[in-house]
Amino acid sequence: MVSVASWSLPRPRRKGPPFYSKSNVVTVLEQVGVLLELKGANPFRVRSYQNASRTLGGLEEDLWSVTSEGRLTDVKGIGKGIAGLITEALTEGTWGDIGDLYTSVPSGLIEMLAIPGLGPKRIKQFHDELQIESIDQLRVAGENGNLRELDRMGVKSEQKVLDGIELLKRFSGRRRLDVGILYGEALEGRIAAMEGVSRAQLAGSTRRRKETIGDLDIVAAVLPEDVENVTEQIVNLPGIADVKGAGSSKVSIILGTEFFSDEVVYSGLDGGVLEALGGDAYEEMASNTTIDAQVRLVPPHVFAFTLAYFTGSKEHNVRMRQRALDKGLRLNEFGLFPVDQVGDLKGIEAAKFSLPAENEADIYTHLDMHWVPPELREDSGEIEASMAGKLPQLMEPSMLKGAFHNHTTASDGTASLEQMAQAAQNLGWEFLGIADHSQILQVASGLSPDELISQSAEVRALNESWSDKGVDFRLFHGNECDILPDGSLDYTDEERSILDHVVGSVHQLPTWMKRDEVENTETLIRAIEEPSFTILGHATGRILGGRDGFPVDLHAVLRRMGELNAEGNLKIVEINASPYRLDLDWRYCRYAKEQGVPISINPDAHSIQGLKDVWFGAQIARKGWLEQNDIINCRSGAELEQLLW
DNA sequence: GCCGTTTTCGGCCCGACTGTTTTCAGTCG
Repeated sequence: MVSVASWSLPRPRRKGPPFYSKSNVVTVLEQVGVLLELKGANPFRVRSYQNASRTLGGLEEDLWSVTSEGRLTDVKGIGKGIAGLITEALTEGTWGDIGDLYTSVPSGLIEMLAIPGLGPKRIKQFHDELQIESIDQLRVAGENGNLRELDRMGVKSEQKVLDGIELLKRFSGRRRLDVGILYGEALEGRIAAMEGVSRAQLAGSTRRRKETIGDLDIVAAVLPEDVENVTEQIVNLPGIADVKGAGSSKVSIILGTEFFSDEVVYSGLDGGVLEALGGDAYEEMASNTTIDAQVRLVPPHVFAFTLAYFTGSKEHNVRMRQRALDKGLRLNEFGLFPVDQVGDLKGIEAAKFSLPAENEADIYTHLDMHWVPPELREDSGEIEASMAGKLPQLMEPSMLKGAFHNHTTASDGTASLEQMAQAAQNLGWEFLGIADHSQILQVASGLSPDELISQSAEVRALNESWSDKGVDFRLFHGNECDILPDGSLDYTDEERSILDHVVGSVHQLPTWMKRDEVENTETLIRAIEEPSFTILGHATGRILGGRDGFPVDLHAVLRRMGELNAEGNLKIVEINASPYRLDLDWRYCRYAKEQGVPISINPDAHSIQGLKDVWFGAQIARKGWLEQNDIINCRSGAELEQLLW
């Protein structure tokens, strides 16, 4: 993910090696890839840097250990060149001649990459031939008709650039997963119900449950003679803001909020989230949400291949194609063909030579693989696991028996303790953990020590009443204790001692954003080591579409939590299930599991409706390869009672 | 730049769409 600020090489933070953190290196490699692209470098060289960055991002081992022991080139995708660069950076603090690359590319060119329909080649052309260095200059050149004069440019291309600039201004950024699912499933349902459509399914990053999504992809099975009719029905759906194009196999549309008869409900946001999103920007987003959608129309016998193809990810597909080639087969969105039979036939024409596939599982079977759940298709080990028959049995939302991090009217929630408990029982849960804010968070009406004590009595009374009535339900009395900037926890040890569980969370983001990764990591670990600390809440504090999290080495944090668990101290990490957070990121879930750290899926509910957000947390847990036994809120209320009371 | 090798150079996934061309380049997914 490339964030656009002015780019520069990071400054070394220490006096001795390692001079940089892993995330420093990951960022530099990613940026070098982009810069090289804008310089017109060999595309395969560009990809090498991108691959190296991605691989390193997922590297669980300590980068400095790997580097200092000379094992960098053992990592797939890192060869002599990049290994040399990393080694120099970490041991000497310098980046060879990479600095020249940074200074030679104006930052405006990087920003232009975000313009839809515009890529590095054109940007380079504009820069080389018209000295354009910013989006503003590009717009002026377009308005003056200067772009159309260039080689292989014309009036239409020029207009497309101007449209792209306008589009970027209006629809910049990605949508959250919940928005994607809301629109995507509605669109899927409407297309599936159309005359002439035998099957329709949502694909793309929404199906893979990425935390944010760019646009929607829907695949529909339509006989060739019905394509025209179906296209007509799609472009005439109510609530379509615009039709971008309609070919014989694809319809591109933009969905507006009117796509729904009922208004989109944004409820149960906490103050911190609202603040991060910015009041006005939030209003704008809530009332103006639009989303691009592409509908692919394919014959029924091709459907499974197209669905798999457009579900992605790109990286997963590359590996799948390679797997096919190893078996003498060519895989694409139309089928799986023996290379020697298909000859010169292209696209849909070749489909009749394809091995048959009713569904995705058939495709994987042809390649001697097990069907891979869409959430796992990120080329992060699922290909190997699928070949070895070692894919995980992913957890299901229905397996959840409660959740630990929820607010009431005692702090900034909208429902009382009893109302929240009743709502949890209505969901069929066996327990509910309360975690109102601690006293330092005045803006969220954090509880004073006295209020904490009276809440404790209230909880005890409710638990006794259920116990008397033989109701299998209990409240756990916790608190969302602030982790203060020095790593201590809010309240005194004694005040915390009455609690069943402590959710430790960072809320003073500005302080943590200013500090470096090493200091934040040490501070966070200090907080977790407090004996009363139970659950790490929203680990990085990120707000999707609002702000990045603070810099921290979560692998190191999770390693330490694993050690503490091994010593018999229960330390749990939360997947904050609010669709605005989804923090812990899915990329860290498997590592938490391997380190022996239990995971808790918590809605961070500020209202009764907010409890249902656990569903999104469960999607992220699945994406992070987690199974029933890895999730602590899949355990029974009685078992958790043993653990916490 | 990386990888693999019948090691030291050739290949690196594949196709649709668009707009510019008259055979192809750029972008996207």
